[in-house]
Amino acid sequence: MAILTKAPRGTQDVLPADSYRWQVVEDIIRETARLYGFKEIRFPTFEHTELYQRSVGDTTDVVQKEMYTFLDKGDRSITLRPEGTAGTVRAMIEHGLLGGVLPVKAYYLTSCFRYEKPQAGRLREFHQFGAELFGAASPTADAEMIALASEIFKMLGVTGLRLAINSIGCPTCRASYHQALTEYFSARKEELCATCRERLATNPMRILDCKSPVCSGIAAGAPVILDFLCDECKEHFEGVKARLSDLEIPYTVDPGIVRGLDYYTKTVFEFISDDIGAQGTVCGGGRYDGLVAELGGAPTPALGFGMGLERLLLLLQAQGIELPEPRPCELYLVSIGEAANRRALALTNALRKEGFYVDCDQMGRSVKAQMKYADKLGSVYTLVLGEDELQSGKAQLKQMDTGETRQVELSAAALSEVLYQAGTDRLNDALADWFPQE
RNA sequence: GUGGAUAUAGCUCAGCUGGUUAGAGCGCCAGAUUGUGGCUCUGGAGGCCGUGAGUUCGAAUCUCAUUAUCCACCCCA
Repeated sequence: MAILTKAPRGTQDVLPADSYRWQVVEDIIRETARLYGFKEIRFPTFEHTELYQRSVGDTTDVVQKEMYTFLDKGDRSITLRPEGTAGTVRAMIEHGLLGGVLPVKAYYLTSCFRYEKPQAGRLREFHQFGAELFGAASPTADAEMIALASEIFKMLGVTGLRLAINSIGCPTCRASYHQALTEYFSARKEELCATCRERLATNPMRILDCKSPVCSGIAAGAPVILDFLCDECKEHFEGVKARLSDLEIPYTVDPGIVRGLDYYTKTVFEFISDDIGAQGTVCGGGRYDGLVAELGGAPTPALGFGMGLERLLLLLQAQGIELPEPRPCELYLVSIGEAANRRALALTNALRKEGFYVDCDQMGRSVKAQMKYADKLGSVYTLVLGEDELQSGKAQLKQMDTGETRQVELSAAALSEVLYQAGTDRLNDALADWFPQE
């Protein structure tokens, strides 16, 4: 297919017939975030490259090989956001929000860009819901973030997710852990794979993530970070676990959860699914107490998570979760001839102003074809407008599911009354489904 | 960046070991007595067989390259 009519690799179109699925998910996310006290923040699609180098980390894969970086016409190095935390933190500092009322809770629903090889659940442009909380050092904040993610999954009806948590400590305790790890792996250096031998010098914690059988075998016996936590970090982690139990959120402690972004400290967590292929992490995040200071702000404890919307949608589909479709057309006005078509358009317009989804013919089609089209729209009612109706001022209103017709007066007021009544009837039906016991 | 599979109509796919004008189902459009949808029937539109080379009298079919898609590694959401 010609390049002109082919979307770039790793991108996806959301077509009109499917966009409601995104909208429903986004609505649920926004409403849940609101209940947890989060307000939306919007920040630029691109930032100075240095921001991501400093926050995400120079040595990470994301920065080293996955960023969309380019020079703009003013010779500035610009990068399309690979994630949302950096931009959020930058905005917090730039606008002095962290010097005001704390905590600050912010969320975003945005696109992110990473130059990766696409596969199931992994795209070059993907969308994230992210939530960030600034100013709170207590484990209550950690538990609240996890609860927010957990609640969204619950609201959507998603099941079978595993919540894995870990603590990777603060700089103090991580230093002693690094030393222990280095000693452990150095002793068996010759057995490690080539990349892991390099990791030994740069970031030995990454070896724990290696999937090669040999390395993971060796890693299985490696020292565990949890054993090296300082008193403060240990206490914090215990506090998080206790609060998760209070909230009845099941979790497993997984020392293998390390996260590939450099800014994390203390608590890290992932929600993982087995239903959507190899890229099973639907949500991942953690605490980043050092990041605000690293970027030049006053030292501020903070934490957050990102949730992959494509993966979430994939998960909903895999689990057969039906999302409510948008309400169909209420009334389709079929018309015969120009005079009737003009009257139909005027009536359509008047009824739309009353808040009803009404449509009429714009294709100059036959009555039969117009009826077929109304059927495809799922229109609740149709009404045929011809010379007879124009003269008599009365018409037959057809209810499409039963095929019944009844005579109505041909006026916006009369039709509006009918549609209003039908609408409230259907609303009551829907509520009856929702609360079957009443 | 590495590996495996695949590439034929808007969608899902046939097309056997190379042989004339490339097929089905679904979808789309139009008809089946004058102004009424769903079911059925009939007809129609729509494909440079991903792209470029090569082998051959002849290629959707065989070979090579290239691009894309899907999946896995890696990494992450």
